[in-house]
Formats: sequence, structure tokens, C-alpha cells
Amino acid sequence: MPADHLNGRREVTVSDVAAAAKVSKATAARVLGGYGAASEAVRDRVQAAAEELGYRPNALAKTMTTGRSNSIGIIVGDIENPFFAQATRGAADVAKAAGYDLILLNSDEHADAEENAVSVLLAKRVDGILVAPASTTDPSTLRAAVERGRPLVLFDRIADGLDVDAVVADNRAGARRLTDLLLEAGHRRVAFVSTIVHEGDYRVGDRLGSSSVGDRVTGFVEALEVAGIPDPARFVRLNARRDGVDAIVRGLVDEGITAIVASDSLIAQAAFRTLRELGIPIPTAVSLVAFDDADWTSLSAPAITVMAQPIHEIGAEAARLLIRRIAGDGSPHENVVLPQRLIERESIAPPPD
Amino acid sequence: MPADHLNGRREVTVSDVAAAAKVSKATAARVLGGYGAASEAVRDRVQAAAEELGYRPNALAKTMTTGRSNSIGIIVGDIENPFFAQATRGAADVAKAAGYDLILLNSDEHADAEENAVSVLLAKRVDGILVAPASTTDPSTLRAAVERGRPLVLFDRIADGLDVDAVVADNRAGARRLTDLLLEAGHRRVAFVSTIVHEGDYRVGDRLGSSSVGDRVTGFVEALEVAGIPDPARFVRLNARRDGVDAIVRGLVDEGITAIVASDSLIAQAAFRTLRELGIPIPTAVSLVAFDDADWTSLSAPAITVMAQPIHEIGAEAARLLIRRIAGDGSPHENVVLPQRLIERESIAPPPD
DNA sequence: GTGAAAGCGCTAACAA
DNA sequence: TTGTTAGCGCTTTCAC
Repeated sequence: MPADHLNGRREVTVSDVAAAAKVSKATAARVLGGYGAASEAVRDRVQAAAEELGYRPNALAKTMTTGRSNSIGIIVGDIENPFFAQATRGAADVAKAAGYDLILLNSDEHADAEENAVSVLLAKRVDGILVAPASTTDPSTLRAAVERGRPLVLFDRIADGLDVDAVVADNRAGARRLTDLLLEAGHRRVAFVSTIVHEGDYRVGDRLGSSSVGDRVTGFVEALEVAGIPDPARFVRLNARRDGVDAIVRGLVDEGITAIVASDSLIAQAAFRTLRELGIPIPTAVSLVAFDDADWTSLSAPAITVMAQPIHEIGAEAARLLIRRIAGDGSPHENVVLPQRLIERESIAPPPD
Repeated sequence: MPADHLNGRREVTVSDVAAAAKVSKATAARVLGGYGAASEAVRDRVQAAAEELGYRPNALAKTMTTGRSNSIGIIVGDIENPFFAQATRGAADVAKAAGYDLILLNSDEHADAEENAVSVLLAKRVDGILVAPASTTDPSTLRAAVERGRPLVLFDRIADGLDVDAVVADNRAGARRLTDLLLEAGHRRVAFVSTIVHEGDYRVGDRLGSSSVGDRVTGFVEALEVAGIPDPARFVRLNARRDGVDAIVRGLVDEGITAIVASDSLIAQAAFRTLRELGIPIPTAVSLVAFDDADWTSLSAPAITVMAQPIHEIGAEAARLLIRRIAGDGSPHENVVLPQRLIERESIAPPPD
């Protein structure tokens, strides 16, 4: 009983409407679907019949014949992360305006979940896919989509060796600027902290799993290099999830670090809490800056100086690009880089002597 | 060219696989779909052929014949709102575990957007719908789904006159407790602030557009009544979006209010900022409490005492209920009420004399 | 302007 | 165990 849905009723179809309006199925379909031509009289009869019977189109059947589903898939790390929630909203608004809906999948930044998500979306015949790739260096999970010619647009990070469009923020410039601020305040011992997974200690040139974090690290290192600080790589602390931000921050303090660049606002939050618990005042003892203008950063005492990203726009622009590809735009793939914006607050001070 | 997607290639189908494996379409479908029986030899041949050709099932075609799409729709006010993001994650996890995907739609709390969202979901033949109804008092936008027998579960708020399942938090008890805390500290002039739209001044017994806010107001009023405070309704301030939280808080301060109950963390945030700008210290001059354990509430100075909601669980439980209904559970509709949890911090002090 | 018929990719009887 | 045959609800030729 396909048409009934766990339920006695049967869905009313174009055939039903056609019969009621005493026209052929094709004609009814034409007026109901808003394509082809029909005399006014017929149109009225069909519409009346449809109304009367409570006709609801079956978008799936339409997709079966047209090949277009009017839905796009979006794969995020975790919708609960405000970054992804905002980007998703940006994408949703653009999509909706163009008549598309979003099928949402969380990857938790795991390759297998991502691969599975792609399979599901491909099976559901989405018209295109938006994805924040779990891995920049090994995007093999996304290959299935690309090979099948399904339009795919990356956001937040790029993927090596995948010829697709991408929309990212200018993380390198942002990191550089943020770090410069610290350097200008007189700091010489400043650390960069990220949760990104990485084997062993970071060394200049290492490719990281996420291009956005990678670019931030690059910008950070560059700033230190320009300032003439030897061996900047030693100030980069990764694997913060595994090792614990708390432990890392404590270690940093013990080492005499005087400033911290947090790779995202969650890390900043953890660092902030740890410093507070340790009774180490910000910014007089340790300065703290971060990426993302999370709401708490302006409410905390002190308020945190941050590099804001145009998150909404990242999602929106990615959706725009994807929709253009779906529409058949065959121009060369783009790599859109959006600027970040510095918001100076109260979390930087000169290092203590 | 239905099967091609903006692209030369044609999708490979069961027929293709069947031909390659030299078996009938039905047999190929059986092994590919994992139903029915097949000899090991045949199974191997079919699987090899499928692998070889790069077969990908078409979930839509399957839905057409089975009537089940394995996707559920979720309509939230705004995915960017952390509350909805968390509830969505809770729902997504449960859904995924049961083999369902989520089609996400934002209503912005508008009836027309909600109605449109329902139409889209019905057209896409989702197996069920999860929705935080934009209006408790006029859920006519949701009737279409209910009438068609599509399982529907509400979360966060209930809807009058709609016989469906719902999962909400115990807002009334939560509000009462929060207000009692203020009363116990000695406050007599405490206000409740919400962005909910309401015609004219609030009067006891008025039905509000959102049952969750309505329940909070009820709990608040009850607490004041029990404390013997005359005419509690005058302390309820609604329409904060239209009037501006800022203006409302200023007015409250002028009126000599000594404590504020914020109906959600966004209002609390705005109130916090306003009080800070006004140079009015929390909690010595004005005490402030709120709903939802937003991250900033523990990072601000002072940290805010809040009534935390089991947001994740609200979404998860709603999804569980929905999936049970989809599976055919015909027992009477439930109204699940989850407890809230008080987190006492530093934003309450006795009123100044 | 309207209708008849085929087909999208799959599952579901029913036979063999 | 395997194959044949109908559909699911829609769009799309192609006639009329």
C-alpha cells in the first residue's frame, strides 16, 4: 500500500484530479504543475477539483521524471557548533529563496560519517552538496560525489586535489593580524592552541587536517618569523582535544608564555576558564585572543579581542555558488576567500615584566 | 534526460546490474536491496557487477514504491538560535541511529513560513515531522499534516486543539523556582521580560502565542501571588522585540524594579548589556536570572543564575516519539514534560535598601 | 488545446 | 531460488 501512509487514507494524485475534472491525466498534470498550456475553463475545473479533493503534489514522483529534487545536502561537523549553525542558516536562506531545501547531516569531523553522509545524499538524489570537509588532506570521502558529477561546494576549508568550488575565510591574514597585535604589545612568548589532530610536534610546513586551522597556523608562524622570533613552530600546540585545553594552558603558563591565540572560540572559552581557575588575570598576566565573535567574548570580563568571520556569508556564498553550478554554470572552479574582521576589546596588555 | 544529472553520465540502475550479472531485475533488486532470498553464487555475481558498474541505489524510486522515505522534517524557529541547534542535534542523533535523515526548515516563528514548510515536507513525503510550533494558540498551519495522517511531534511548545505528541520542559515549575529564589532574597519588585508578541498589557489568564513562554509567565505570576504581592501581572513585560529589551530594562530600572527574570538567554544578554551600560551593578543594584544555560552565563561577571533545560533531550525524545509513531505505535498521544535544572551562580543578591 | 502512452528506478505480488 | 509483471505519481513526447 504505497500511497497510504501508515494510515487508511490514500494520497490523491493527478489522476484523481483529472478524473474529477473530466480531463486527461496529462492536462491535469499540466495545470497542476504549471507547465504546458490549458484553456482557462479547463484550468479552473482542474484547480477546483484539486482544491476539492485536497490534492498535494508528490515531489518525489516529479524528481523521478525530471531528475531534479530541489534539495541540497549540507554536511557540517556539528550543527550545535555556532559556527556551523550560522553557516547553515546563511545557506538555508539562499537555498530557500531559490526553491531548495536542506538535508542536514553531521559528520563530527569523522571521515566515515562523512562518507556515509555523501552516500545518503547521493541516494536521495540531491541536486548538490555543501560540505565542510572533515579532512583537507584526504578528501577521498567526497570523491564519489564529484565522480558522479554532482555539484559540490566546500565551505570553511578546502580539500587537496579535489577540483571543486570552495568558500573560506582569509584565516592566514586573520591569524597574522591577531598575532601581530600581540607582538606589537610586546609579547615574545605567544602560543597558538588548536584541537586539530596531528601526529607529533608541529613543524613548519606540516599539512594539517583542516585548511582553515592550517592557514591560521601559517599566519601565526609568519608573524613570529617576521618579528624575528626563533623557531616559531614550538609555540604551536595541537591535539587540544586529546590532551585537554586545560592541561595545555597550564603547561603554557608554566613555560612562561604571556599570550595565547585560540584557534576557535571553544578553545578560547576553555582557556578563559582555566586561567580564571588558576587565578591568572587576563590580560595583565596573560593576553588572550581568538577567532570568532562568539557572544560570550563581549560579555566576559575582560571582553576578548577576536577575529570575526563572516560566517553567515560563508554559508550563503557557498549556497549561491552551488546553485549556480546546479543551474549549469560550467566556468572554472572558484576559491572564494572572504575577509575576516578584527574586533579589539580588552584582552591584550603588554606582557608582565 | 532524467537519469543524467546536468551531465553526460547516466546513473546505473538495478537493470544494468541485472544485465551485467545475467539475472533478472527482480533478483538483482533482491540482493541489492537486501530483501528476499538469493543463492550465494547469484549474490556474489550481482554484488560484483554492482561494484564493477558503480551502482548507487536510488532512494527516491524506493520511496515511490514502499511509501517510506526514511527522512523526517524538522521545523525550527531559527537554527542559529543555540536552543534549536541543540535540539536539532539531539533529534539528528536519534534519527540517524534509526536510519532517518533530517530535512531542516526555519520558520522564523512566522505562521506562513511554517505552513509553507509543512507543504514542502508533505510534498517530499517525509515519514514524519518534528516542529516547534510558531503559535500555540493557532496551530492551523500544522493541520494539513495531521489531517493527512503524517506523524507529527511538537517540541518546546504545545499547540492548542491539536491531538499530537509533544515534548516540552517544565517551564512553569522552572519559572516558579527561579522567581522564588528572588523572592527569598527579599525582592518584592521583580519583572519578567519576554519577546513574545502580545496585544496590550498582560493580564492573568491571557493565552500567549508560545506555551513555553506562557508557562513561564504562569509560574512567575504564581510565585508572586503566593508571596502575597498584589497584581503580579503588572510585572510582566512582553513584546520586547518590538519595544526593545534595552528600553524595557531602562523603564524597569526607572520604576524601581530590583530583579529581572529573562525569558530566554538572548533577553538576558541584552539586559546584561544594558545594565552594564547604565552602570547599574549586578547583583547589588539589580538581580538577574534567566532560562537556558548559555555558555556566556558562566563566563560573564557576574555569572548568571539560570534554569537550564534538557535541550538535547527535548529534541532526542521528540525524535524517539516520532519514530515510534512512524513505526505504527497507535497508543494515545503523549505530552512529555522534562524537568529543568537550576544552576545557581552569582547574579542574585538582596535588593538594595 | 488536449489526450494517449511511455518511462523514471524501484519493490511487490504471483508464478514457475 | 528465480523470473514476470504490475504498478508508485509524475512529466514528456507525439499525435490529434
